[in-house]
Amino acid sequence: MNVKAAGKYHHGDLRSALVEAALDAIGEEGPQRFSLRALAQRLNVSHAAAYRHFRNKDALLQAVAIEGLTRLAIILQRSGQGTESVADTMLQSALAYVRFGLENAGLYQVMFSRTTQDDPVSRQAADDVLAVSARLIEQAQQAGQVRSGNAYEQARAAWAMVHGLLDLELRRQFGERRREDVLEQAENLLGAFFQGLITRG
Amino acid sequence: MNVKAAGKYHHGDLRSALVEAALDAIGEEGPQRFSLRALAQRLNVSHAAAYRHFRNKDALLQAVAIEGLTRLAIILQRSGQGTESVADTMLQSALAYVRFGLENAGLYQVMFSRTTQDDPVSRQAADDVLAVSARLIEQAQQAGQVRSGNAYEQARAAWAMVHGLLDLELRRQFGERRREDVLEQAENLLGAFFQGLITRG
DNA sequence: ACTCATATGTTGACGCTGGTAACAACCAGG
DNA sequence: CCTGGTTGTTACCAGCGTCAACATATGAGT
Repeated sequence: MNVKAAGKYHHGDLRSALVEAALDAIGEEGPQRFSLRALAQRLNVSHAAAYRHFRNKDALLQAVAIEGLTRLAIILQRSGQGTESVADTMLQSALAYVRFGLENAGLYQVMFSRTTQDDPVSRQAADDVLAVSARLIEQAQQAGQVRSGNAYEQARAAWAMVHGLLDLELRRQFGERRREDVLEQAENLLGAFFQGLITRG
Repeated sequence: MNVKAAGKYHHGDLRSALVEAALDAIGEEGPQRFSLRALAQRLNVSHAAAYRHFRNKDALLQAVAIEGLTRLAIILQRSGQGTESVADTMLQSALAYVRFGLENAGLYQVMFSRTTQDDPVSRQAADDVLAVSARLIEQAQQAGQVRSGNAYEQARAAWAMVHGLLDLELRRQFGERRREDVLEQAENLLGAFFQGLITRG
């Protein structure tokens, strides 16, 4: 909305409008069908206008990915509030992660596509995911709730578990399933998984 | 090799030559840059020739995916031979899976891309992965080496773990790492993971 | 207020892509 | 030998990402 008077030569803030519209387009059509020209049409702007703000298509997608990563970061942070134990925090964060991926399938794929990855900013964001997870696990270790070991390795394992579940689900490798069933099973699986991290004696 | 006399109008077996060349091309350039026209050039054939054997590009990629899936199935079957325990079988299979993915990064992505997945044949292949894993886990359960529970759920978890590790690694989300280091760490992680499946009391 | 460099948007082109239709060569069976 | 179907070719289309040349708006300095 708020397109301002039609016919305006200058858009005002085309850069962020492009990113926002790209988020919509990717959500609707998926990342494969996403095209710069269709995006331009969506904003009533010429097909080359985006090149004043992004070097090429990949650069735009990187901006989209970064936007997605920061949104995910916020969600994860919120998911950790009001939890009872560190184990509960881990489970709730993991579930929030899965939920985000399910609700933003196209965006999630863009966030972790290879083209995106060699941008330093989104690279940093990915590293942060690991760092936060590792810190959480260290806390749990110090509280004696998780068995000792390289926290980064354990964080990698946890991330792989969550990402794998999500990715296979998004690619329908588990068959067609309702979102509620997916989340319920994810809760079981992840609960059991984090149980496996917990010391037994 | 064996191009037969150049200038021949009919190729002989263009269909399988296309799949084979596509495997090469995807291995060299990745699935993103893979194009039908470049593939045709590779075989000294016109750019429309492929359409006598495949409805469209996706159909070709499905054939490639099926080829990849059968190759993976064979490797997994072999990896289970000569193992000592069921737990060892699971670990060796998982490692063979990761190794295959690392050595055939492009192919692996094609195998589990969304476009591929709605073909009944490759869908069946994906189901088989789960079924074989679940059967293995049932065996282990009966031998008392894995705690009881829905074997299919546990198989899903195991697959998600392996796929997640591989996918994040292929997308360089763990940073640039040498193949040996990746495999060594995968062995640690997967070992610990399968340990978590094992009964404790 | 006028000027002018700069930022931003447009137009038109290029080469590449996947896909289709019309035509040509080859192969088989009568 | 011819005739019909299969396989490959040629020519074309629309869409894509990208670039260069051009047009317009903005804002800073006078």
